[in-house]
Amino acid sequence: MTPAPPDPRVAEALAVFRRGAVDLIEPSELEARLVASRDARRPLRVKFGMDPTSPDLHLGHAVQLLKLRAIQELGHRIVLIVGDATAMIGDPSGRNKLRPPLSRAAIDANLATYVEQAGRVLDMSSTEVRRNSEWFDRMRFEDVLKLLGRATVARMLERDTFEKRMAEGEPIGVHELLYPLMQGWDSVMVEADLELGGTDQLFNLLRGRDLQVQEGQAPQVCFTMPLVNGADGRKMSKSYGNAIGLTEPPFEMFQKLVRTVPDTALADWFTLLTQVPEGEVRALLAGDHRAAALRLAGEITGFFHGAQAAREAREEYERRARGAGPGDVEERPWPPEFAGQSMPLANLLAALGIVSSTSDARRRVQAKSIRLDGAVVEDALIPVSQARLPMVVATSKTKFVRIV
RNA sequence: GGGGAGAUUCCGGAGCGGCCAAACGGGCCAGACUGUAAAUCUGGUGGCUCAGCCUUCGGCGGUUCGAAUCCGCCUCUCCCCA
Repeated sequence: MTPAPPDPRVAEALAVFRRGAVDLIEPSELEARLVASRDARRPLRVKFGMDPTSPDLHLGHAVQLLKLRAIQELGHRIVLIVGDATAMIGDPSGRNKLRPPLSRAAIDANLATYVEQAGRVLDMSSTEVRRNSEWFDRMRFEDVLKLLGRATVARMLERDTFEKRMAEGEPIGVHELLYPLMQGWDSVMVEADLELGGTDQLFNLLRGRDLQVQEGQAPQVCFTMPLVNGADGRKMSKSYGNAIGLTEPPFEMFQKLVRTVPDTALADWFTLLTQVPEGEVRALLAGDHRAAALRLAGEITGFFHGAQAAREAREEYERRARGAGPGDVEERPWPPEFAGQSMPLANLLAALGIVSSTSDARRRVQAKSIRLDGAVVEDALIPVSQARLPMVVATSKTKFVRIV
């Protein structure tokens, strides 16, 4: 047998897969698949699961989506699995509790949102979307037992999260043990060549390999991407409130990026969320980290909103940094129930929801953090009449609202 | 089925019947410093017509001049044994 001739395109493709990846099982298999794909002119089927219970996507998801996009550009096919059947269990990764089953309508709505948002990264028109209820709903009890027989309890319990929960005396639902098997079964049903997931997914991904082998298929290549952390150091997640959403307006996105990225994560974020070449990243990091953070924010904001919007976001950001006040700020109309009247500032701010209560307004004034058209407010009760509008209220150095 | 523990302000968690709007920590919000980052430091964090007043300590009653603190019932959690 002669070894396959070195193919620069295969090597290039391998590099695309590898950039930023944590686990790759097995590299040799991936290479073999790439070669076979090239020879047979058959795109690889790359499986990726989405959770139909929480459709709002953030940069953590973008890491995976960007990788999928890159793979798409290599000519391979993305198979998006909608876990509507598995959603009834809830992925036991993480310490979450049982989830209430979703209605079909809710899943449809979530899926639509997901597709819209993922479409900002992926080419959805060439993405194959499959719901796993397609096969799970057809299973008879006998089939379920057969699937269950494919794994041992000990094997399932190896899983870190289960181990931890056992140790801590936390309950583990018997059906939760089924989750990895279901995910694995999806791989069998769509004949996946590869599966991508977050590092927390490795266990589940590997179950796909086991099941495929047992079903006479070639085992899928599994590879994982890192989870990114939010500003608080915890895994980026909507529920932690530390997520940067894909749909956020340019300025918000830019600002959060600059503020969120710890210096230590700069390199990773460049690798995972931008196309900036490794060499250039190294050069950036050798210089001013602040400049690097701005560049990062510009790259990512530019990807989602276009170069023009990214440039404007950066200008706005720098304008505010100089303390020059905002360009565009949110506007709030004078409360209609007080039309034509004059009212104490504290009450006005509370009525507009700019502060949470008049007491809150008083405290902020005491702390000298409220400014009216640039001037620090000394008295929370100064009367403000509608006649002097518009005016700009600042509740901090960077937060402004224009009352009109 | 049996036995125990507990429900306090966003969270955790203190709280001799009066000095408790309630310690302390976390979170959050301002401010200082900075790179509008991280770290650190300071102040704030129920409401109001605000040097005072009002409403909070699972729910409903009761005792008392006075209760988050004592009593009764109710609801709900958690743990242990079987």
